[in-house]
Amino acid sequence: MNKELKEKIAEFKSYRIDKPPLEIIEHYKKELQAIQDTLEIVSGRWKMQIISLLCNGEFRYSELEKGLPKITPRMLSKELRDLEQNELVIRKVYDTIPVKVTYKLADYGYTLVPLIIELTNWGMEHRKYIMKRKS
Amino acid sequence: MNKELKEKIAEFKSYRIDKPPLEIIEHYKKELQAIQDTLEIVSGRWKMQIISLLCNGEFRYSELEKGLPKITPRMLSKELRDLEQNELVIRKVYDTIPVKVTYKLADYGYTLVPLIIELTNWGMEHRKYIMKRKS
DNA sequence: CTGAATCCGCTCGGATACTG
DNA sequence: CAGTATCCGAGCGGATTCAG
Repeated sequence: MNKELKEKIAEFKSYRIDKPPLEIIEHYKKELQAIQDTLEIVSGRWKMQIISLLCNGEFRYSELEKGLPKITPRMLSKELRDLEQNELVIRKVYDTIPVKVTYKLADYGYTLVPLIIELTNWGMEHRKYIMKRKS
Repeated sequence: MNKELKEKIAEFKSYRIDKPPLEIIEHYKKELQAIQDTLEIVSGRWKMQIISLLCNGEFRYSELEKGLPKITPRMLSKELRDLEQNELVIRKVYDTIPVKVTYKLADYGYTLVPLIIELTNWGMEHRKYIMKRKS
């Protein structure tokens, strides 16, 4: 554990409520509800990864399939439909032959970017942490 | 959508890679892997909520049960065990009668705080967004 | 090319009862 | 008080096939 991280942790600890547990629980209901709400929309194996890709522009269906090597078409189309219904993703159909369909983030979808960044960062750091622990 | 949010989105868009999709995909493999790694550890309905509570101090088992109104003992003990194995949570047993057990975040657990904060914030904002959309 | 349809196993997570 | 044991249903997500 490096020094910078220790400082960060100390800072976090200084923010915390520090009351008796039962008061914290009372004070914390809304936070927990918010976490549940978020998870309800972006949980599952694929949604975050899809959004993460779409952060960088517009993708066709087949491009997304390439970008998410182990996803099946069933899951990809289901997840995209879910995301579209929640107004996070915009689907656009081109009337060509053969058809071309593109997906991109809606403006509202970009509000998830900070979350995606944290998810990514933590995963990267965690990998380092595991490596160090093994050696 | 307020002005501040629009500015944020514009900023995010300026960060993005903006290359042809296939190049982005190649460049993005590590990021997607990192997201998967993170989800592997903190996915599920309860883990994030538990960590969020533990950010604010030490809790007894029964206090956690109160704080997470719909969790069953089976899930609570399973999730706590998982978190302990990943070195995110520290379990401490007091040799009293009856026994007392407390849980608190390990230092490594505090590295998840930024992620928790984003999860919470987004859930709160999303609630407002839904309300506004309905009216 | 972009999916929809069908089938199916497996794991997540809930309900209930019980123990040191 | 702090869990464990057992059972069970729902749904997530994979495999495969087919269609416009």
